[in-house]
This record gives sequence, C-alpha cells and structure tokens, in this order.
Amino acid sequence: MGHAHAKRRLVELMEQLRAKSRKITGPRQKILDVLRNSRHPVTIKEVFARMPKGDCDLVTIYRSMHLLEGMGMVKRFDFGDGVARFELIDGLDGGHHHHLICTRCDRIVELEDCFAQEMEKAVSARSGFQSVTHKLEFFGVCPICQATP
Amino acid sequence: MGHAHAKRRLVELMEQLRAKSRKITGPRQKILDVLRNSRHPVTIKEVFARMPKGDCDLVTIYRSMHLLEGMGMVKRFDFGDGVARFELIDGLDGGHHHHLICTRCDRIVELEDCFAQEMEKAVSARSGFQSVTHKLEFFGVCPICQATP
DNA sequence: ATCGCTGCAAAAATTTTGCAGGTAA
DNA sequence: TTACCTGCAAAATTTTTGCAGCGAT
Repeated sequence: MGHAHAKRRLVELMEQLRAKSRKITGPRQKILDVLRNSRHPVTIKEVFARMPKGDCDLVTIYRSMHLLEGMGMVKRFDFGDGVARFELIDGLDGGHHHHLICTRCDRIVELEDCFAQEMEKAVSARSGFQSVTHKLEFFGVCPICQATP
Repeated sequence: MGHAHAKRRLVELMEQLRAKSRKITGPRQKILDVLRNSRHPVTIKEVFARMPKGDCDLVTIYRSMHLLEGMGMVKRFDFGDGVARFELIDGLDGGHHHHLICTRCDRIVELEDCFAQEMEKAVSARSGFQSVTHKLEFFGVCPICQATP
C-alpha cells in the first residue's frame, strides 16, 4: 500500500502559476518543493520547519497555501485535530484519494482508491445539490499500535 | 430529507452523566438542551449564543464539550472552515449519518443513510488497522443557490 | 466532606490583516 | 514600470490552562 501519486515536476507547477500571472518567487519554490517531497498532507508549521530557517516567513506560507488552494493546486484536509493539512494535487483527476489515520500514533496511510465517487451521484440526485464533492477519511488503530497496549 | 434522529430525552442524558459520577449542573443542562434542540451540528459559539447571557461561561462550554465527546455522548465534526461543530449522538448505533453542506450559503442537509459502513471492513482488511471508523461529508451547491448566481 | 465543576483571567495556538519596501515579469 | 509578493508587526480567532471558590452528591 504505497502512496498514491507520483511526484509532480516542479516546472509543471511553475507553469501553472505563470498561467495565472502569479510570480515564481524563492519562497514559493521552496514551499512547492516541501509539498512535492511530502508523502502525506503537511501542516503549515511542518512546511515551515522543513525549510532552512529564514528561507520564508510563516505568514508567507499561509498566504501561499491560500493561493495554491484557490488555484486548485493544493487540497486541504482535516484530520480532526483542528490543524489544517495540505497536499499537492496531481494528475488530471486530481489524484483523488483518502487517508487512514492511526488514532494512537498518528501514522498515516494513503488509500489508493476512492470508494465514494458513485455516492456523490446518489447524494446529488436525492438532494438537488450540484457539483457535489466529498471528504472522507478513515481512523483506526494501526498494526504496530495494536501490538503495544 | 428530514433530519435523521429523534430528540433524546434529557433524563436519559442526565443518567449517562450520573453513571460516570459526573455532576448534573445548571450549565450542563443548558448545554445539553441546546444540543438537543439543534437540528445540525453547532459550534461552541453558537451554543453560547443560544443561551441567555450569563447562563454559562464560554470556557465551560469548551470543557463540557470535551467531556461529552470523551464520554461518547457527542460527536465532533469538521466542515472544513476550521471551526469544530458538535452533535448529540443518539441511539445505540450512534445514529451514524453524514452531512451535505452548501459551499455558498452553508446550508446543511442531514443525510439519513450511511454509505460507508462496508468500506470500513475493506479498509481494515487491506491495511491491518482495527476499530476502523470514518468521517464523510459532502459539499455542493444547494438548489436555492443554483437559482441565484 | 469530598470531589467535581464554574467563572474569571490569562495564556497558548492558529490564522488573518496592514503596511512599507522589494522583486519578478 | 507595474503588479504582485514578502517580511515584520500587530490583531483576530479559536482553544487551553491555572486557580480560587462554589456546589452537587
């Protein structure tokens, strides 16, 4: 059960920014680099911690993440602990997938398949809502934690 | 598509508290009352706003909500806006259900069925995780907002 | 009488905003 | 040059913690 997506090329990401006349700056490249090299969704503070001190202000990461989210380049997740997490979107389908989070050690497993695509249609049909999307995350106790009570 | 659960009797909730030697106080009764009368998950501030001023401190609501969550009497939701929402759990099965949130006007629709119960088994079998649960919410544009661009 | 609960105050943690200067295009 | 972007500082939100006193059992 490896991670669900291949690394996106940095050039490609730059191009997406350029297309919306957004500038390619040092901080942004570094933020994108951290995102590219993260196997799981990362918090703002984690992004901050993963770059050499002084490379980029914390506030800039907040602002960039908003921008990237608005551009559909990044997806926001919430694992129920009140901290936002972000993951680079890849592929044309958006690389839609879900996570399985261990409630004891916070280990994260990426689930490759999406179970819920048909559900959206059913929900839409019944409710009259359009452009229905969903957020689905799983929680449980991982094998390692099961062994250590 | 009405709401998925019947109102729980206050006495029943009190009993649950008593069983764990938690005290039945004025603020707690008022908090439970707000929860009982809420058709959708409510934020801490909403609970606060829905009781006569001075009836209960905001901090007490935070603390009570933690307690109730820990006791399995209340469930926490996150609709992606960075604010926690809470709903009373009812029934033996926990009244498991999902929500459909309009991304324009924040209207909430309660979905009566749970689509995802079997998914938990599949996820558990594949990953080796145990006690797998899930959180699933849907987002879309409601009929009213569709009519007003 | 005991243990738990509450309010108030203060702190912590996360996220947003204002502004003056700097930089990519 | 002209938008856009950044860092710093400050503020706004949301949530947590300490403590002394009150209250349910």
